[in-house]
Amino acid sequence: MAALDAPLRAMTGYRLRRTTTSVMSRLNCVFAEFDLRHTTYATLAIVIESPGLRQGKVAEALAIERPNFVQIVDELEEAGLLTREPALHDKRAYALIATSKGKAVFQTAARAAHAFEESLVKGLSEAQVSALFSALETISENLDDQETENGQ
Amino acid sequence: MAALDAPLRAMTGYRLRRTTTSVMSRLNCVFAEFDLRHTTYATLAIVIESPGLRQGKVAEALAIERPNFVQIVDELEEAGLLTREPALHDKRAYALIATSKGKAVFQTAARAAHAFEESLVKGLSEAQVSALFSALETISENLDDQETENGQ
DNA sequence: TATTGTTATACTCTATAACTATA
DNA sequence: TATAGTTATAGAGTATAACAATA
Repeated sequence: MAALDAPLRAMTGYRLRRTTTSVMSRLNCVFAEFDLRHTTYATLAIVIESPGLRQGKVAEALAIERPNFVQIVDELEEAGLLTREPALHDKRAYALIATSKGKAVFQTAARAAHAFEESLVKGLSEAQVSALFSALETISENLDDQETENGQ
Repeated sequence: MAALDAPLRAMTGYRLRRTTTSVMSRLNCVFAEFDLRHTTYATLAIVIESPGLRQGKVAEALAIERPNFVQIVDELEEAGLLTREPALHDKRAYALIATSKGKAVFQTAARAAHAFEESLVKGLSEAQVSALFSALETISENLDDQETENGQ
């Protein structure tokens, strides 16, 4: 008995979407324990690794539209995990800085995330995970190439 | 100059999400030409391959919650691409049947989808695409295993 | 009692136009 | 005039409770 979605399983987009939806759903459960979502976790990761970046730069790094990023930073600021500092030489901009509480929460959440990561790729060799990452990279590049071809 | 999101790029979930978001966005552009979305295209694909399935069975095959599936079927029915037929021996249920218009639209959309698929995996060998699908399958199974472990 | 399809509702992510205060 | 952050808004996908008709 073939799976009913057999006619769709030749499509990379369909496979990616099905798997990714499950992964992100579970990842959000992992982060919920720390009152984080994958978006706030990712923001915290970048702000800790590169302190003082402008809000817009962090949004760009995460491919999140600036308007959508405002409430993410709001949420992190209200939780006391980072602060909006005035940016040097530009009164329009904010530099994002993680608080010590933010760093501590992130450390713990990162351990949970890494444990989840291990459970996720269980049964795959390092080479197979590398091949997966590489294939995803190729696909992303193919999309970028098409975009520039069409002049978008 | 390392990418600002370098600290996240070791996470499978992050990589999957970034790539999948781009792929599905572009795929929806492909389908928009036929007044379809990836959800309505997928529904049509299953209904054409397996005519007469109940609405709930199709939703289940696509991992779409039944309430969310209602408007997808509504949309396809209003566009004249499928019909809700009374199911045999069960007056509660509907059997979904594609119209000839639905089959024709799907054929054309499928050609566009396959062309998109080719552009997506350009530069990857068949073995590499197989390895990608296999890795996604392993990840999905790992998630399912965890779920049953926790008795959810 | 349980199930099929449905309604209503809510939350997350994504996307765009337009505003404000600076540059 | 352009840019940084913001507000408002809208659409898609996802999730759950509760209902009517039927099993």
